[in-house]
Amino acid sequence: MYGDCVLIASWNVNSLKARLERVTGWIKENQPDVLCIQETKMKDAVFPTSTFSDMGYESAHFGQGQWNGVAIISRVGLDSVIVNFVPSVELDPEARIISATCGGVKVVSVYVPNGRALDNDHYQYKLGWMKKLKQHTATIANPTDDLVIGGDFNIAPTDDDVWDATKFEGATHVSAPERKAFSDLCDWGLTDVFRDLHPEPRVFSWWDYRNGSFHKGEGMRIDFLLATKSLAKRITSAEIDRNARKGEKPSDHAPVIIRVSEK
DNA sequence: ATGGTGGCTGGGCCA
Repeated sequence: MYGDCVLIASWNVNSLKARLERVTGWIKENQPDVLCIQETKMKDAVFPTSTFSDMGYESAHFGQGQWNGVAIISRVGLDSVIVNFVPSVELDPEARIISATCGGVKVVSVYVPNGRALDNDHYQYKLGWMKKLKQHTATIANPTDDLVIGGDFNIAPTDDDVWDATKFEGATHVSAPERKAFSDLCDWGLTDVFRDLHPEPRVFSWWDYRNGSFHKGEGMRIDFLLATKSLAKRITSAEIDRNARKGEKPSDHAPVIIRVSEK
């Protein structure tokens, strides 16, 4: 471990190939011990393992090509990697979840399906996927373990997590079944640590590229680090780095970061 | 404005 804290972050980079310079720059500046990455949009064969190892990070990637793709990089150890859901839950045809143990903490990086529209088959896939995520989590850990799930959940848990709730009526990300699936997962023994430390509404992690949404403050909070109680009680800060959404060729998501004090 | 932008690609699909 480094110092008396461990920094854990999660970031949907929207193509690791298009974003590699920004990602490595962000890592150098912020020095995370563990980073969960989503939407790498690449095959395992082209994942930049050596770029990260040159920076002192081990990495594990579950990719499929042009879409999806999740990774965990760590400088505090990376063991017991599980690609996809555990087999007892059922394998997903898409590359959306990878799990590992990093410095004694079980870490899961997830890219929850978007859902597209309430009447779309993909919406049912999303609800089923959330149910499987809970089963997967309960299979690999106990609620008393140190575990964190970092990722893009494509769900805004409350109306405080969207810029204007009236604009989302009948849309995905805010529907009652999705919010129920999210709270069901949390009921297993996880807490949204950013919200615990920041009760203020309208703090976002994602802004649409279109319509100047970022500059107008029109976003959603859909990226989370969900921690078990034993981990959450040692968290000293939680932030969303909205600066990472600025400038040239940003991802449409900002990283979420938590700082955990040593036991 | 049933639009818009960005990243796959190499014409649409996906977000």
